[in-house]
Amino acid sequence: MNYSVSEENYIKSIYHLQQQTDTVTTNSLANELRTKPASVTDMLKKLRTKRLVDYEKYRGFKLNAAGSKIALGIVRRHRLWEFFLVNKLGFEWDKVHDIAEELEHVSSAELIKKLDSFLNFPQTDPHGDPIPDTNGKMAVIKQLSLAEIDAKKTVVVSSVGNQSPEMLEMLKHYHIGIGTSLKINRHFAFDGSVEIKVTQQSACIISGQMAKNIFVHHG
Amino acid sequence: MNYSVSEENYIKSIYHLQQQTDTVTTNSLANELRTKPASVTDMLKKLRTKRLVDYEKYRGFKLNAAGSKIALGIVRRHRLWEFFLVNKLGFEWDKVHDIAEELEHVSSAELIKKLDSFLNFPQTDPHGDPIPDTNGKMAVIKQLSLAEIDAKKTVVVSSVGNQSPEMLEMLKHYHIGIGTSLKINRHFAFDGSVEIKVTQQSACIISGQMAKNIFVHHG
DNA sequence: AATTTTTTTTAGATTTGTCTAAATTAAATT
DNA sequence: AATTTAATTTAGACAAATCTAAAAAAAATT
Repeated sequence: MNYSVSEENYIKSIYHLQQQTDTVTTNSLANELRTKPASVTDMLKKLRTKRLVDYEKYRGFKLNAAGSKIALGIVRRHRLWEFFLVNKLGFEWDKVHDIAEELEHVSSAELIKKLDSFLNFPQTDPHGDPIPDTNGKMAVIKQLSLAEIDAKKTVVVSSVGNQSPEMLEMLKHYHIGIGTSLKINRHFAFDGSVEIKVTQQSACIISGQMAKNIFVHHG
Repeated sequence: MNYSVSEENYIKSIYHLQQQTDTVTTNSLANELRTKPASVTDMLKKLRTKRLVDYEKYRGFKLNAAGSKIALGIVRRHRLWEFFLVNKLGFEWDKVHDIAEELEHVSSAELIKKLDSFLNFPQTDPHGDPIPDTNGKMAVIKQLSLAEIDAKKTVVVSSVGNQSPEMLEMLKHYHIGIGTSLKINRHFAFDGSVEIKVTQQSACIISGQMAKNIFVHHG
């Protein structure tokens, strides 16, 4: 089966919203896609007919197994292209989302296979998010933010929860990227800010906001 | 201005047909795009409104300066992507057309700029066709086929007039590719076949059909 | 529990790009 | 020059994806 760009965008957005809430609502999807609730209802009937979603009117909806598989294929293409744009073409990672959003709809399976191989089978995209494999299998990475980790531990940055230029600017300022190793010195109770020490740099304090958006794993 | 995928396809096809005949007819364009003449008429009214074509009903049509510029932008993107697919991803050149056809509609100018640089500013695509520059300037390559060149001359293959798998198969058999240097031994009047000698190979005879589809420049 | 507010769906319209069938114009033939 | 044939355009319909406004259902509030 082949899906239209519009159908693919709906499927992908439902997938992303499901990460937060198991069942997705018409309004939230309309908001995500910057469209109107009436349009969402229309498309959901279509996706139901194609047997990609479980949907009863007024009851919300979710992707079924078939829908999830399609979604993971789209996510795979999106993240491989993001990796390409950053690591081969030299884009900053806050600039690649919209372009990858277009590239992800190019439908050749052979293209994605060869792109994957050309990129050396990367496991995560430039934001640290895992890339699903051909079968839709994706590494589950425990998302622990700097705000949740005990002091004195040394950790490695694995992903960021915000892909805005503003976030990138701050990360650059602190010399933090995916893979950066750092030690948590202490947490400040007053505003949740965190003192960290990046290797070969003097200790510094990041805001609670930042801490919540920097995800790490034990290094 | 931003154009739809459909508009871009019409513009590109008009451009290609104009290479052969200055003025394009409704039927020929419908045939090229595998659509119906009525659809072509509809779209041409639209392109005329957008001031991209000169078109009077029943009189045929052609791209004006603005339309040609758009067309060359699309050709540029198409050929850069073809170069990428062959030289970076390892596709055979008979497999890349359809994929490039999709990729060419991805609209980011920054993407194409960076792709061009990543590919090291190639001058021709994998079939030897020249790649227009950012301003729509394109090298004019004199298209002389092997059939038209005098015997005893040594030439370099610059492009091929047919991008089918069958053509590729034959070229591979003869060890001929873009850039291959070869000497024309003699022409046979009976059927137009040509005896050639590729460097480090024994002389061989190619059909008149082949000879007409292999373009060369003096090496 | 009744009422109000919010969410969702339906009904009907709109835009883009396509189509078929009929009408019109141009080109070719007699 | 008249007629036939071919090419092109118009008229009207259709599918996909969207929208607005109104109706219906669910959730929240009193």
